[in-house]
Amino acid sequence: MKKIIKDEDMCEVHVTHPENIQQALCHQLDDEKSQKLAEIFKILGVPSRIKLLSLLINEEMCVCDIAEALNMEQSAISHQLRVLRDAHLVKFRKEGKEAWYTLDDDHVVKLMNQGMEHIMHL
Amino acid sequence: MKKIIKDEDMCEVHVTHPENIQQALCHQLDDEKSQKLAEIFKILGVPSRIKLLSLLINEEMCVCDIAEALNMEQSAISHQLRVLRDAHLVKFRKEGKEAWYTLDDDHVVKLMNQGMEHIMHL
DNA sequence: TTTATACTTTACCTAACGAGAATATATAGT
DNA sequence: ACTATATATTCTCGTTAGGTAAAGTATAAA
Repeated sequence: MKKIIKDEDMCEVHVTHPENIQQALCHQLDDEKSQKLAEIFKILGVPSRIKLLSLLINEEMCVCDIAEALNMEQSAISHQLRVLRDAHLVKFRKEGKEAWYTLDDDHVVKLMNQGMEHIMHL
Repeated sequence: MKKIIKDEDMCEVHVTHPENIQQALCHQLDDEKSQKLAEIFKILGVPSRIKLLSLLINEEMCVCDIAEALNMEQSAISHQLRVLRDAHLVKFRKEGKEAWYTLDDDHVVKLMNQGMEHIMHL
């Protein structure tokens, strides 16, 4: 008897272990959470931004000083600070012409330390 | 008396707070560390990779199943797994034609949880 | 030794993004 | 009002990197 080929049999992806996939779909992070989670990590995924944040761990700094310390254009620093502000990673206060930046909270430090642990662990 | 302009006065970047910059330079992460630290964060900074890792928290999975669960091309998954392997975030074992992947260690989970805390904290 | 399956790799395309230059805004001093 | 300084923004450019398509490799079954 000739084997009848149905539409679902034509699917290119061969489902090897349906039960595993089922379990996976139950536990995976939803779109919104994985999106937001990736967002912070992406922001932390740039050396110059990591350096910038590491500066602010120790002291409040103004834009000009940060630029000098990182040997980068003031414009570039301002760009990065904008990104870090939007992500609630840093905050600032204006004092005359100057803007003084600090870390928004200690979550950032914890994240960086956790990352360092992975680095050290090889 | 006419003011004499010296070379260092011509520098475009005005050093506002030299002592702060000095302290900053002492504490900032060196190039290599900030480079490596940014590297893992960058890898975690992609939604599809976050989702992939979240799948592996709960169970060992083969490439085909991961592709099915994430609704992505098997080739794309293979690429991501290569990146994650190089970063020591996942490991795998071959069993016949299949490759079964798991998280390399629990550092990854800690990192993701720390990230989630930041998200939740807003 | 063919054929199919499971995965990896190479090549390529496009979009995203960090950084510099130029411009704009704001604040302080004269 | 004018000038200088501190920061922010707009525009642009060059590079990076995720994803797809296609070719390559390896293992197993017929």
